[in-house]
Amino acid sequence: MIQDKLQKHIAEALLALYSTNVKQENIIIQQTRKDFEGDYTFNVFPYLKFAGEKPEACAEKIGGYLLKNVDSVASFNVIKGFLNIVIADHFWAGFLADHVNSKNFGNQVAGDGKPVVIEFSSPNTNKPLHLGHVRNNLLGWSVAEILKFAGHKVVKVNLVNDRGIHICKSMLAWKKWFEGKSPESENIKGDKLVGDCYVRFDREMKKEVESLVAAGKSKEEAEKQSPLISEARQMLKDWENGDAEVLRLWTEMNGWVYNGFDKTYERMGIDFDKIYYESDTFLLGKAIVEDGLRQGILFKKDDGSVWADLSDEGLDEKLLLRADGTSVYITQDLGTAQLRHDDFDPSKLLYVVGNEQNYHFDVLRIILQKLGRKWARDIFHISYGMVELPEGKMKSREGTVVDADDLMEQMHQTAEAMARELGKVEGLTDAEAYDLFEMISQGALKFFILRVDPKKNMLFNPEESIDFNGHTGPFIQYTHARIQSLLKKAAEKNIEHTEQLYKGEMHLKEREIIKLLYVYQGVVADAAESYSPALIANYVYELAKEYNQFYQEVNILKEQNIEKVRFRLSLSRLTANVIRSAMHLLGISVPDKM
RNA sequence: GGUCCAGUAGCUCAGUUGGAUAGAGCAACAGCCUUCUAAGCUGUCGGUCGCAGGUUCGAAUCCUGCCUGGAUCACCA
Repeated sequence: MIQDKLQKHIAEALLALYSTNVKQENIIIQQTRKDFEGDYTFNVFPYLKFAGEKPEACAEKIGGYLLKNVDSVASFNVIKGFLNIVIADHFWAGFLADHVNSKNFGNQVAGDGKPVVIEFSSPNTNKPLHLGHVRNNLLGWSVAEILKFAGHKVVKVNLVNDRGIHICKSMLAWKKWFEGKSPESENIKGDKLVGDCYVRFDREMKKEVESLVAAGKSKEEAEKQSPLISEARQMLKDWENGDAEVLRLWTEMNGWVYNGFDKTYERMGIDFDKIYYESDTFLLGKAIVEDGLRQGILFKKDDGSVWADLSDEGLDEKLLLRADGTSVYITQDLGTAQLRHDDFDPSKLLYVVGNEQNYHFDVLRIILQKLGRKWARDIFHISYGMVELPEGKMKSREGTVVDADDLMEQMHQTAEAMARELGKVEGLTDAEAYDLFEMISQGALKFFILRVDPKKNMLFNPEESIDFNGHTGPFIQYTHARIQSLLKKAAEKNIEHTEQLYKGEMHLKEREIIKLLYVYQGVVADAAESYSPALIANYVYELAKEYNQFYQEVNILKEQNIEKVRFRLSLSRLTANVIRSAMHLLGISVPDKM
């Protein structure tokens, strides 16, 4: 990279001019602000004590040194202590020429060959996917793609929470109020039907509790004594004891849910390499805990329950096994982490899970470390914020959730209405038109979600539907379509892009665009390191915006100088490639026409 | 109460390891289609970067205190 080169020579300059030894990597090079002339800026303020000179003089000297010794430096200017360095046009033109035809520009090889295992989605089988899950799924998918692009092997896993009291509630409700009904008979998605059962259970239970409270019980008592809850608990016991009838219903209802989830995943473009089921793994952690107990790392209380003492780490004591010997959530996670380690020998274990579980993952890592699992340090929790509605957090029980399928369908319809109004469907078959609406609505949704910093909470207002203009996915898709159309037109006129080095003068915007293309690889690397698709999203938006401004300002094909036209076609082509590549990392496809 | 995270334009969000005059989009207003796609472009309007101190050549960014919002501290998952 050119920045490294500048760092190296500035370090040399400091040594030559002021006998000051500064490590190359400590030299700070920043992008020059747009309002000043130059590409990169070096700030001399930190070095003035060594130089013993005024900032301007010091910057002038270093600038002079660079101009003499680095051939890609064309000129420089000094404003106060800021040394603005202008990189020669031929450097940027050379970069462009080198990469116009490279496939997968920016792809890297990294890592030690061991896979990165990333868990995401991990739904419960008692309700359909909502907007919160959408954020999880898109994040997980995108981070996986970014890691692949950055050169890692990646295994995407999903741990389905398919057992427990919640699914028993749905099953019980089905038996009581939905008997005989199926997704086919009701003509709805299976996950929706099961979700309806769950909601019904909750409603009926509330009624019971209310009448118990009216009869003079406290709310806590009422909730514990509700006959419905007791029945559900009994059902869970029956499930654990392998009751054939309960297992049959459980299998059937989960099957409905999986069919429904599959459709949602497919529409979102999400898939997994391996699916774990909690019903297979929920007993796994017990052996690890019992082993820790034997080694004296864990301890047993008088009632027989098993605990980890985390007070050394500033945390509390944590329960690992109940007095009756059954396991809790964290026990299972201990087990699944071990399983994943045994299955894949990963270099990293990533978990895409909401930030309400930050504490849980701290505890998980610490306990595994206490138990002597060295690989516990490779566990990383990709923590993301909630999607909030204007009135606050989404609550399934209060019906304030934004259903994933409904949202996607609604956006599809908006995209269709808009496209028709703009006359974008001319000459398209129905199937092509459908695909276009789908691409655009998915692009809008995905970009909307992925462009915000994962760790922050974000707001979704259902009243104001997600935009298709401005800082959006469709804007970037549109830019790509524009370029494709331009390239096609050029080909019709027999004008091709070129790998030849362009020697003519460059437009200011052209330099800006090439500079953006130049840093693409670095952006992906940063995104891979911080697990943040938002970096990619905001980068590709900036690129598209810059290109659009250029496009509007300059008529590329009408230009008289044919070399300049070729150069601009190269620029357009590489821009389109990078847009396509970056959008792919976000799980967004780009149409050639829209 | 303890711990963690967040607070930037009316709204939704960017803001690189501390750097120059804090940026986009939406909304509002005014322009631009006989020219490669107007889902676009140009311009106007919009800021006490939660508040108060501190660190330094320089702070939205780092430190301390406070305010506000959220999460969490379950024998729920």
